[in-house]
Amino acid sequence: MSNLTILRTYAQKADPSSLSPSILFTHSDQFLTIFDAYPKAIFHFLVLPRTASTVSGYITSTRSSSASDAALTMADFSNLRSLLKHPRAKEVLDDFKREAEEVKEKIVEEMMGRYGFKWDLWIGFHAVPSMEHIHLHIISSDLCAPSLKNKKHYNSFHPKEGFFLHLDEVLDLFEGGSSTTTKLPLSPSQYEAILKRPLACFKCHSEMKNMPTLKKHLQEEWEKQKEREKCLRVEKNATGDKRKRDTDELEMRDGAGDNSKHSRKEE
DNA sequence: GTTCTAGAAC
DNA sequence: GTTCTAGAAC
Repeated sequence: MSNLTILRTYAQKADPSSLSPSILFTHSDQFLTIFDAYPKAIFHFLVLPRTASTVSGYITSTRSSSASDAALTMADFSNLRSLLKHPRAKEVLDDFKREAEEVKEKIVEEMMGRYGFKWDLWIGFHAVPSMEHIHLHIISSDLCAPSLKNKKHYNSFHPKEGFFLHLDEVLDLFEGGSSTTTKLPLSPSQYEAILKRPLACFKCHSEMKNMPTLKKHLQEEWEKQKEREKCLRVEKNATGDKRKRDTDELEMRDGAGDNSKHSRKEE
């Protein structure tokens, strides 16, 4: 099932809801979001632009084209590099951004429901993707998952190494007027070299000997974060309870006609 | 992208 | 002897 063009077959579906719920997370007229089949973090989704030849998708036979409105072809959606060569790249990336923000809200809801707190979601492209059809990763900032197995996996999602291209940074390429001549700063082989760099924790920056050591360390970092969030919630509740007690107290005093000394410093 | 596995590293 | 990596095959 895991061939290199599977994403394209999803993107071409006229009716995404025909996809299994174990694959499809959500969809709109222009995008569909699927669960990554081999998640590299607790939450890991792929946002794909739809290319079905329907009125709503990006590639349409009925679209009225003008000079400033060049048609997008399947080849333009091959990857980020090919998309960036198209005059409408910025438009598509802005659409990606809007869609990702909506998907992010849904994921945050899920985080709150399952964990009681939310943590960062990284949104970006791989500089050199392995699978056909452009796909935007939305991945939670824990990198704790069984499918994260080797150095290439890890470095490809490290938020600072440079292989993972944050969507906002890609959009920044369009700043400064030039909306057509934008391109990625490095060559594919330069990006691939990043994947071979030593393993460094993205949180504390310490270098790890090998993958088993790194994975153990990441798990510990995640456990620490969960513990911190748990403490924060207890503190928050305590503050909430205290506020409530203070309010009750004030109401009692007010009721008794005592309006003096209401002020109290927050902690 | 994953799986498999030879041989390097320990 | 076992663990781990990395390259070939798919």
